[in-house]
Amino acid sequence: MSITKKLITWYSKNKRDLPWRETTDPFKIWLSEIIMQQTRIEQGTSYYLKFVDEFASVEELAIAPEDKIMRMWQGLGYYSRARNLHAAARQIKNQYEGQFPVSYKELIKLKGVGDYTAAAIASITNNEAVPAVDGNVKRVIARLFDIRDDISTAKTYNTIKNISAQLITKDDPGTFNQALMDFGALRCTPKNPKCTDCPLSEHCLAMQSGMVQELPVKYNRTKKKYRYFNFLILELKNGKQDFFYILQRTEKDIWNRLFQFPLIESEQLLKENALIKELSKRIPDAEAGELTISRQYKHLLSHQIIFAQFIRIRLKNEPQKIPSQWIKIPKHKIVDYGIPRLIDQYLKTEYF
DNA sequence: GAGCCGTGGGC
DNA sequence: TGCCCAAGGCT
Repeated sequence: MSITKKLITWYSKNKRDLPWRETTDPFKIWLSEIIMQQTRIEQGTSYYLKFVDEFASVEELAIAPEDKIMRMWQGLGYYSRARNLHAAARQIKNQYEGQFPVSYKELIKLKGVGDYTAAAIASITNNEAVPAVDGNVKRVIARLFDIRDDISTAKTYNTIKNISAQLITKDDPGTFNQALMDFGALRCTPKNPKCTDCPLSEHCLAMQSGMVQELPVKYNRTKKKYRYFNFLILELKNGKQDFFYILQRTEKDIWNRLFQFPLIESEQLLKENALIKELSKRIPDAEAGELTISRQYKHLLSHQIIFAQFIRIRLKNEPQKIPSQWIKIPKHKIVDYGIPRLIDQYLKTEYF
């Protein structure tokens, strides 16, 4: 029996029961694909359910405010996906009259939809025989064909895509693509792959050459950058309500479009004296009262390691000379804003 | 092409 | 002050 047939058979018995496998609605398939990019099923599923519950159609998503989408995406990471999701929804509303495109050719034009995602959606919703090559597929095919080249290069990507194009079935390409991915996720795993009784072992060249554990090969390790964040929580009591200041991140940097407390980035975490000096430099007319420094947090990102501390400062007066982008909000309203995980965890464990 | 962009979990 | 990986895409 061919690799393809064995794979399809394996899939019919072992496929994962996932919410978006109950539909071929391109809107829902697209949502699931964007949410699951570089994300584990266990992490992304609740977000998928939340989004399909909140937005019945791509048009509803298109007219939603961006801040609402960012709030809903909070905690999922890679926030450019959320911004691109919104942009793509507006593209579809404006250029396709709300009719979701299903061909690879049109899908690839959407913001946030690259080669993998366009192929996945087109194969599932439009029966196009286009190979969807994700991390799972790269690994499975690298092992099956004993490909020892660096899988992070475009050349190897094309090699693998061509092989998958040879294997894909024209009658049910969506199932084939998903079968290959599930096989990688459940069976041909990065570590400790289940090679015993593997239905594809007789086809597996890496198995024959003893290279399974060494594949796939991936170079290109970039060093992580260290950063030090001092967040200022400037607290105001105004009558009965408690307020503090937040602002939106808008630079080409991490956490773009999320909200945060006023930030002082430094070479090392600052001590109390330096903090007071920085505060008076930034807000000359502020009268600081009690000052409390949190524990030190270490927050890991894909390319950065962030050390952070949060400094609560009671203000005795309401300063006038504050930066224009700062927003004064009642503390409890912070739940309406999308914030980074780091800040969310601080607020939940130490602040509220 | 290479660097950048989050978060959580396994080991 | 660990390292790798996960349904990638953008610049």
